[in-house]
Amino acid sequence: VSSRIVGSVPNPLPHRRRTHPRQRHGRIALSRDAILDAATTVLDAEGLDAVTMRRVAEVLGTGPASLYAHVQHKDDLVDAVLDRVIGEVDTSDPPDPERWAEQLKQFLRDGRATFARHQDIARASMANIPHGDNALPVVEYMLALLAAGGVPDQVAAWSADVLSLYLTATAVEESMETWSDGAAGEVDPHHHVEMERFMRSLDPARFPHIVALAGPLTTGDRDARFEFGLDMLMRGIASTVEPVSPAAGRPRRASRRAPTPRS
Amino acid sequence: VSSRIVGSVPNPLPHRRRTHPRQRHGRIALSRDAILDAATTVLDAEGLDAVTMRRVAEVLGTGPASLYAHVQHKDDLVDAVLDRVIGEVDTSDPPDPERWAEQLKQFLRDGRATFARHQDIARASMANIPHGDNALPVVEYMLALLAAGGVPDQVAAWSADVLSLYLTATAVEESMETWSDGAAGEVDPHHHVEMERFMRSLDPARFPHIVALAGPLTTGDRDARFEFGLDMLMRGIASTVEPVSPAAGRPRRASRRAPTPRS
DNA sequence: ACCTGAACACCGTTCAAGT
DNA sequence: ACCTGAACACCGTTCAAGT
Repeated sequence: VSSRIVGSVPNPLPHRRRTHPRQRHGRIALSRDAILDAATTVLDAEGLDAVTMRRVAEVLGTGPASLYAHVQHKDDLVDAVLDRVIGEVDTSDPPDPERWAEQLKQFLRDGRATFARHQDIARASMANIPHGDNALPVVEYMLALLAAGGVPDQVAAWSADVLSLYLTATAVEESMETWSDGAAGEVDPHHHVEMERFMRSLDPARFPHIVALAGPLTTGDRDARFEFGLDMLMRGIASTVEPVSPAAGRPRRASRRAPTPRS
Repeated sequence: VSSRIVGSVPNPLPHRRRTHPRQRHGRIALSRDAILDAATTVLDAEGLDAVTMRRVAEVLGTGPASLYAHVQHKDDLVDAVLDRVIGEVDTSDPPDPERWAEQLKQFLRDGRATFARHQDIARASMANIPHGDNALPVVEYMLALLAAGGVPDQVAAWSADVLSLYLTATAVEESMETWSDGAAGEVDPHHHVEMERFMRSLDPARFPHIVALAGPLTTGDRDARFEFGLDMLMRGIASTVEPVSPAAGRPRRASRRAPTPRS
């Protein structure tokens, strides 16, 4: 399991702190950027539900009506915050036909870690497909990696969809667990144990498989589970690249020549 | 593509209509069941956001406070509605080692169709992991199918997670598209065309792969895309059953003997 | 142009009062 | 026990009025 997965400890401050011009009375001057910063601060500290026009305005020392000069409506605000978050994922490693599969996995790990840094913002990404300026470069990068791997066009196109769906859904689910009861944002360490005990206590006549698999069902931390899903999806993709190879899905020898990106 | 996927045309009435005892003044008597029926009616006709305590109470001809005698809080109501919906999925076909893969796919198709029948209820399933009475039998059935396929315990356990994640995420995304702008619940038939045109119009220097794959990215209806994801995941699972077989992921000969469910 | 207070039409939930 | 009206503490958004 990669050490790049930094876990989901909430970060109380926005990723890149900016300085803003201040008004006469020491308050931060209103601007779209200042509003997005304030919204991100609230998001990271208190979660997406706390990001209300009123709460964000309060942070900026004004009333909710004042935000409407810089933001169309609440959804516009949340979309903009989401786009910033999406802009945090790393797409700088150039696609390499020798490493494309590992690069793709690394990209998805990074995406998961990025969502985890920003509480339950993934919910916003699930609710409406991202349309901000930072979304396209991310899609382009994914397609570039798949192309580097020689994945057929149609498979690449639809795989990108499935992969982002898996990424986003995982992020949503994990943010729900960490952050469920408004508690300290901690995962209950006894949760596994309780869960397993519960499953074992079920009627074996009605739920034979749940009872029998209580162990496997509750083992593994988040990283391990995510990696499992990643591997499962990668095997599915890899099997389209070399459909009849016995080695499909297993690490292959070094110097394989991949077809050129397109056509 | 299976014809069992009935599509996502909203159904204005709850699946099974029940009759309720009526009060003196002709109003439906309040009960947990009557409340759930009312909530389901609102859900199917107007979507999850319209399911408010006030709106449901209105349907029943009372005020919101009256619901709290039968329902703990709004989340309890939504969870109960979700559990009913989950109860609609068909788990009656006994797991058969000869057909397990197709049965598993059929189960997931049925799940998707069930969600689609109830607007954007999938959002509630994504937000909190289902804990109702109908959730366990569904998990049990999935595990039974995977066991029938001889899938190793740990793979079966985690695969069930990944598969439900894919199912739920797909359902959420699709409900969002059909139902986005409060419009007629119809998918814009020109959406594909517009989307493709947009992608082709992008700067080929910045987004070479998106421009090149504009076609594949926008082809395929929902059923085709869902089936693709299904096949991809099934190949990932199948590759763990016979890891070194050249035929992994491709339809295999008929009379294969599967190992017994457990250990 | 940007900002604001007050208001409008909504929420979920509580609580004292009724039957 | 069940039901209710009124109230409380929230929402997003609008709009006339200010600067």
